[in-house]
Amino acid sequence: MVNSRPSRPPTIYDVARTAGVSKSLVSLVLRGSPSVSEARRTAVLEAVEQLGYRPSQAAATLAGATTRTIGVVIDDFRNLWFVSLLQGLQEGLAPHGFRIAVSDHTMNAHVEAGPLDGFLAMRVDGLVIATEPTPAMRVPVGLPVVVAGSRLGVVLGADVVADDDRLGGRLATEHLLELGHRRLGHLTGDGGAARLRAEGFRDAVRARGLRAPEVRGAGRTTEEDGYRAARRLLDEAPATTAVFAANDTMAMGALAAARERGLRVPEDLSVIGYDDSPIAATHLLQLTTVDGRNAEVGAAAAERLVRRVTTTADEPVRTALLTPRLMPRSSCAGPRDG
Amino acid sequence: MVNSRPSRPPTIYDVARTAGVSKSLVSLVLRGSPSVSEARRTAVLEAVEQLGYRPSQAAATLAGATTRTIGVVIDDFRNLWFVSLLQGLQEGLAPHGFRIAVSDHTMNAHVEAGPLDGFLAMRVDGLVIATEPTPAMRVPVGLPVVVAGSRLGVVLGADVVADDDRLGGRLATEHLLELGHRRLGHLTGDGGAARLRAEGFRDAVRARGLRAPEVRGAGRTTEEDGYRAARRLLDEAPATTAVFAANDTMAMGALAAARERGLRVPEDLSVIGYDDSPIAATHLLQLTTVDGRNAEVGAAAAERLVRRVTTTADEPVRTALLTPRLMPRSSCAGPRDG
DNA sequence: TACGCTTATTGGAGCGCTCCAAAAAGTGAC
DNA sequence: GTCACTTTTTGGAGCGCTCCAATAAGCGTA
Repeated sequence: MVNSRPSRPPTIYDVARTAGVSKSLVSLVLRGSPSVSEARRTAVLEAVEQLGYRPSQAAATLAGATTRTIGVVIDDFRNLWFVSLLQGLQEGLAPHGFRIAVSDHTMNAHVEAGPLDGFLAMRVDGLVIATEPTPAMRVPVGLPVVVAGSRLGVVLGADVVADDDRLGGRLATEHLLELGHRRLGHLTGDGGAARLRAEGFRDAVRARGLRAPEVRGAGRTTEEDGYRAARRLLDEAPATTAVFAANDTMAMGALAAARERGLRVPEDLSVIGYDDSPIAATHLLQLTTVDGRNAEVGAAAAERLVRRVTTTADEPVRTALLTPRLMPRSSCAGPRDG
Repeated sequence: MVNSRPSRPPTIYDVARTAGVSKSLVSLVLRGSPSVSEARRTAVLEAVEQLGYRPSQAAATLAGATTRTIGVVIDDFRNLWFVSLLQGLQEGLAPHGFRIAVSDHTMNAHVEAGPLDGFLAMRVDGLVIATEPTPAMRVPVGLPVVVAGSRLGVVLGADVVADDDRLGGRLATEHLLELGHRRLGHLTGDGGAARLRAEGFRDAVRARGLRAPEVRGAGRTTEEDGYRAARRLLDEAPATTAVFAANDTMAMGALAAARERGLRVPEDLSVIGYDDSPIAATHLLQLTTVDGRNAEVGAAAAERLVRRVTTTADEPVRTALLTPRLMPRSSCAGPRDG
């Protein structure tokens, strides 16, 4: 008979006892205090190892320690734009000993009362909101929050780090214009970022004295939306030679629509996306896109968060707008006949 | 001057005071006890609302409550196979009041000492390991653990829920054979799932008395690996008419290689993937693939976990193998000339 | 009005830590 | 050996909750 009673995990007292020291000393060792003799330190560490001791995050938090955890709210795991954001965050936070807890907003929608409740209950030290902020996202005063990636939808007292979507939209559009395209279209959606990118598109098109259609799918910015929007665009304006999609996922849908029409990319139709997500860099797509600097956005968010968490000073709220960058790949070229 | 001192969050005592009741009563209300008078209940809830009170997860956990949280270890956010797994888990867990905490294994590799330490420190009620388990994943006795998606790499005392990768590999291969292909190849990688799928491939090929090459990229199963492996395959066996890739991501690379060689899919080359990940269902790929039943795997994992967490009985370790299913789409067809 | 019984409410103990002030152990100069 | 320090180690208080036993309140009924 194996004793498999879920024997509750060992505590700091257990470690103290087997190491022959006081619980306080164990605590000091675990938190890396310099004023502990080498002998005791090793004794404690051995006891830890032997017992398989893992400090209770709960007890530590309760006892006033900070959780050293930053909550990150993502909108949807399926759209990969957040990957480099997360990476930038991670890299900016790790050196300061902060860990990240990720939560998918749409997925947890039914579980919690509010989208932030889980994180608030676990007393995260800070929050990164990488979605369109909703009014339900009420944040307690004093909790450092950074809205990353979106600059619309205000969260009171939150810093904002985002790339300049409007500029990015202009960049993408100007790239198409410079290649010689005059009949272009934009595939857009309902989100804030999409709106700004559409504005950039409009800016660039108007600056050339052109008019160009903006089409949407079902309002979201999925592959399906991109596909539908592109079909509609190609129906209504068959002479179109270039398409700017609000993000890479939509661009993927546009590529599908183009193929369906027998249009080669980029020979017959140029397609440009936005986000420089992992799928854009694949051999299959080689999608020209706009790098929204998500890694840098993440790094900047990390930096802001660390500053706010570690300093007591009352820093003013800041908005940082990073400059997007064109990522030319193989999905854009000049139009067949100028 | 606004008082923006990070005033620490209100406690249960604050709520009790403003509601004019005892802290215990507040606790009862919050945990939905039936034996609380309506008057007090509303008084408490109003106080909660007014103060913006959020119970401290840490204190609750420490005081003996369970965390109602299941930790999920994912290998890499970029490979989307886990999405439906997560969804299945979520749906199975939510009705029982469990929440999910996700962590990306490769991303957190540098942060924590062990891959599970974060979860252990937060005292999760159970664990889902959706990666190849590594020896470093030592799990405390009594903690319910389910290894999901992979059946190799044993974690002591853990249940296993996975699809039958070997059978799936056979299914995929037989599909190609039935379509009439005789010159086929397999793109594989180093992981355990890949190994099993390769075995299935071998089984099916041998059963027909054929021989067929298995190629790998750099050992992983990324798009890049798929691309490189496919190129190599097409170099070495240019007459190949069908390719079975170890997963959808690799299949995507194979599609790229095919296009580069001027091979149309499926007319000149059939490509089948594995996982039925979100990218397979896109309009652009319409990839024939094998559904690894990840949603069901997730659901089954949830069910096992809930059972183990809520019953004290000492259930024996179980391995459940779900039957994979072919998902025919448009990337496979018969060979041009039989 | 008092009695038992059920239902609603309360205070106290304790979960496993951190933090702090205080005690113990070293260390060197006299 | 003593004294004044410095370095290392310790016990106690308390974080915000849950759980439990105990009390208070309500409610019929004798």
